[in-house]
Amino acid sequence: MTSKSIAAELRKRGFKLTPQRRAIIDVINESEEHLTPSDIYSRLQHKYPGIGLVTVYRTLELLESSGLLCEVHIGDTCRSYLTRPGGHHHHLVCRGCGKVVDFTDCELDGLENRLVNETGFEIDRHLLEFMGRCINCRKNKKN
Amino acid sequence: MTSKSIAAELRKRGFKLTPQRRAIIDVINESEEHLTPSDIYSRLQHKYPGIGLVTVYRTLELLESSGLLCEVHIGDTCRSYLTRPGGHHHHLVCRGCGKVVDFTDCELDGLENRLVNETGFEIDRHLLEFMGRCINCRKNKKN
DNA sequence: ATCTTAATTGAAAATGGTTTTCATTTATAA
DNA sequence: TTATAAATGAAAACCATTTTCAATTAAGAT
Repeated sequence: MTSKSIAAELRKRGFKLTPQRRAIIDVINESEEHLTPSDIYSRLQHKYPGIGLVTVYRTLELLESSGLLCEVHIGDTCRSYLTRPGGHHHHLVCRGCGKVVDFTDCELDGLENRLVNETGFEIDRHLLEFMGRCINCRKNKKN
Repeated sequence: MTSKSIAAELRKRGFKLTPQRRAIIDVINESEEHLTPSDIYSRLQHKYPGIGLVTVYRTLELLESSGLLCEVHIGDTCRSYLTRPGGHHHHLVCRGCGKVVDFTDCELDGLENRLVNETGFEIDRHLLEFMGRCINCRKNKKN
């Protein structure tokens, strides 16, 4: 999903498209890593000095509740975001550099059906993430 | 895992077994739900009035770093704990009452191997949770 | 192009969860 | 029973997040 299409989506939902929001979307979208609010804030310092951290929080909430962002859970924090490729997908996260690779086919239907039968639960959501070290971090031995 | 075996495990690691720690372990262990630090604190009020919230935090950290607790991620907060049945397992969480059912066979080896081959990542961990509504909450229609 | 208005922003203050500090107490082993 | 390091509780500190509010601005109407 491009910055432009995210911006367009926001507008379609009746929100204003401010330069601050553009800048925030760009920063998140340009990163291969998942970013916390303060990561985003510090990366904004040259693109939009003077922007308020509050605005970052507000924009993240807006994007998240519109389904335009997704969270990464594995790792230290639980408040770390990515722009979303759209549709159902999962993450493979590098513990070295934070890079995130998406994958779409989670092959969990069989397991989900079994759990539904065995437990009587009605299942509506799942969370699946893999964590490890990406090829670069393995080569470099650092991180 | 019983409260006793958790306590024994702590002691084996050289930690003191205080009545506060016993009480905290009991509270977590007796619950079918995942509990936040303040959930635990309030449930302790009759079992151990006067206990400090700080002690709850410290004990949680101790138990977690000893691998005697595990976290639940799906839901509102990311700081919600359960005592652990031991060994690799996953959670099925009810969004109504918070009840957690464990399951062990996650059948993710095939997917993991494929991801390793496709991405060059080395994978060492995964997070898998299902969320839905348990049989009771479905019947009661409330929650 | 200008005006109008509701949405948005930024600064400061408030909030709330978590951690640190430190003096006191206590579990455990000698 | 005693000695000692570990653990506790209260208060303060900390830090991320949210709220408040006055000033600014995007976007549609004129």
